[in-house]
Amino acid sequence: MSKKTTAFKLFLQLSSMHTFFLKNISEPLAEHGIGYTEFLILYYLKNAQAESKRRIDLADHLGISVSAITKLLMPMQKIGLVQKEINPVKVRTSVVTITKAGKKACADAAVTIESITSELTRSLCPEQLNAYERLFGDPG
Amino acid sequence: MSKKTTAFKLFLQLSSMHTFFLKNISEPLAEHGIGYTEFLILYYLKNAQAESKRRIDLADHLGISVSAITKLLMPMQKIGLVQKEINPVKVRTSVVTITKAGKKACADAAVTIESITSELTRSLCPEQLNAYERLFGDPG
DNA sequence: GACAAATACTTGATTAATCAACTAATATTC
DNA sequence: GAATATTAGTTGATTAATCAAGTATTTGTC
Repeated sequence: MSKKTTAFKLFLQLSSMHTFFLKNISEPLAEHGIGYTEFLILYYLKNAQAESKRRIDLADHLGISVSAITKLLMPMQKIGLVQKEINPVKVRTSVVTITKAGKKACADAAVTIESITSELTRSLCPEQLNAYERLFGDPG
Repeated sequence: MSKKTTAFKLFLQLSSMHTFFLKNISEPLAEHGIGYTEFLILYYLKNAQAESKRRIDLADHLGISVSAITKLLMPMQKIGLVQKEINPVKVRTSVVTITKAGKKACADAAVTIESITSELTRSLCPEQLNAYERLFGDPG
């Protein structure tokens, strides 16, 4: 006889947990010189196929606007984390690639995030931890 | 033999789900004339004890800054969703209360959010749905 | 009970996002 | 193959948040 928990209340919890985690991640991440969204860009670029590295693909994947991508990439390019590669055949679509420095920054940030999230995750009870794994972990 | 899923990857999934849900909620909510954070304020005020309705309490509870609260409340007060109650004894702490119109807006918005989140939740497989419930649902 | 410290809040400047409008390149259609 | 439509990306104005600094009230201490 399970209590009726509304999807709405579930989402409130999800939202609250997300806010809390993000709050804890932001400051340490800033010490690497990047924000969370910038990290997501680097992380995506590191693994993405060449043909999925247009600004529109980044926007799509991250769920933010193309103009946000444009604006985020400008300083990232300036400090050498990413490069704009102009394709001479399709001039319109300028593909973004991650630089060596970008990969380094991404890897370092990932270590930081892993350490913080795993710390925070530890506060979940075993039952919740298991559920967390099942909900978001790789299937199989 | 479970695969080692890093806390970091779990969080990426959580984050991505949150972004996706929020994106879907925002537009319909805007039709009620409020944003998600404003909804959270109303929802909190509706249930909060009188002594926990200071700006600092809202900020604390929602995980956003006090100045954000100040700035959010101004238009909300102007359109009559909330009221600033000045306590003649403790002048500094101006308590915020929700108005009748605010309660109505909150209830309407909650219906909208429930309908959208429950729709989105439906796309989870039964296994995930169960995990979602366990992770975020009311215990017991 | 005056002075110092802490607390609650506001304001101004900045940042990260949005959307709308625009430019430029590519594809389609007649 | 010129005109039109679609697509990719940028720019400018606005919004929602942040932080730092300031104000005003309350509390503590001597």
